Amino acid sequence: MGKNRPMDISARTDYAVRAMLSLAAAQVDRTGPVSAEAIASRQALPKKFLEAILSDLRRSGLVTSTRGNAGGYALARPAAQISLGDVFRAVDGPLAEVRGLRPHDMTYQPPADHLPTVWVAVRASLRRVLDETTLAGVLAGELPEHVVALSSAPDAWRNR
Amino acid sequence: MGKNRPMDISARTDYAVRAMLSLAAAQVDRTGPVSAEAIASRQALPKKFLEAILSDLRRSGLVTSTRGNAGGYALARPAAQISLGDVFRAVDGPLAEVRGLRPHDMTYQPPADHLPTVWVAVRASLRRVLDETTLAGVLAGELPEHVVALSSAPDAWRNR
DNA sequence: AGTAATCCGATCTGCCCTATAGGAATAGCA
DNA sequence: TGCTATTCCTATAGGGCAGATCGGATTACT
Repeated sequence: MGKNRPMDISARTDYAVRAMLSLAAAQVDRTGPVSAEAIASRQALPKKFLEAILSDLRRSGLVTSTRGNAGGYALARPAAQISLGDVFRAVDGPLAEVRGLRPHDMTYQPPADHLPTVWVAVRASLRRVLDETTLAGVLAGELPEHVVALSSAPDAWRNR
Repeated sequence: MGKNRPMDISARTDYAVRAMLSLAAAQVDRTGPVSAEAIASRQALPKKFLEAILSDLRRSGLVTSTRGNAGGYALARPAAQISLGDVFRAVDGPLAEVRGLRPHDMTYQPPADHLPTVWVAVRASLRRVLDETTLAGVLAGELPEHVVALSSAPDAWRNR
């Protein structure tokens, strides 16, 4: 068994979400823009790498930036209107592709011809969690019902 | 935005599942072991790569192999008792890790301290689909209710 | 001007995904 | 015994990308 990465959450994505949560906190506190330096030191992220990620987030329209003295980054929308799915797509592209392609528009020979349905279900299942969970929700620890249900299932925290 | 792969289904995994479905079909038809060559040509997979994948599956105890003339591979258990999750783990290792680590036993600073709950929910959500979908189910096109529900939602097949 | 930021492009290292090659071991059959 | 089909094992290779860093250009506020 190779030590593959697929279906994992990358450092890039993890960093992006944590950075966004920092900005969400700043939005609540009504303090000004937050510098990359401030985020990096408080969340223990590599600064230059974080800069690149924030650049992606800005280009995707999720954050705004202010240059110069006392500049920094801020959420482009209220934290309650930004989902984790938005963040994932901004830094990683489309969710749950198969071999770099969309689950549909793949052609399978029987006996694998029902596979696309499963792949679509996998993607839909991810969307249900990521698209309905907002930065504000994570910040406050108030997650959607079915997300709480998923995470509080008896063996959800067990390795397998 | 970098063209990242994370949260994708790798070629390796896709091939593994398709190979397993071929073996499942052979199990139903009660024909003998299937050679890598036969699987490769019928599912259009690179033969040598497939061999390596089948090796993983054998080492994980999901398939048995017979050497020599008229040899090949066969499922080690009834197709109804092998889930896609089993296959994923055999070729990819644990599902939905975060930066190569398990979702729990990661430590986050506030304001990101509720993140592990979300990561666990993501993993649980994947498990719900992959662990309850069996090879026999995919083969027959008879998928678990909630998988069907996920895949038949209005926008499940749409890009986003 | 000075200072603190973002912004941009280049670069680097190493890993790992995908894939192939070559051959050794094994098993059935004529 | 040899022939053939097959798994099995090891090595290799290109290519890409993740993760990360550097240096400097640009912008903005005081």
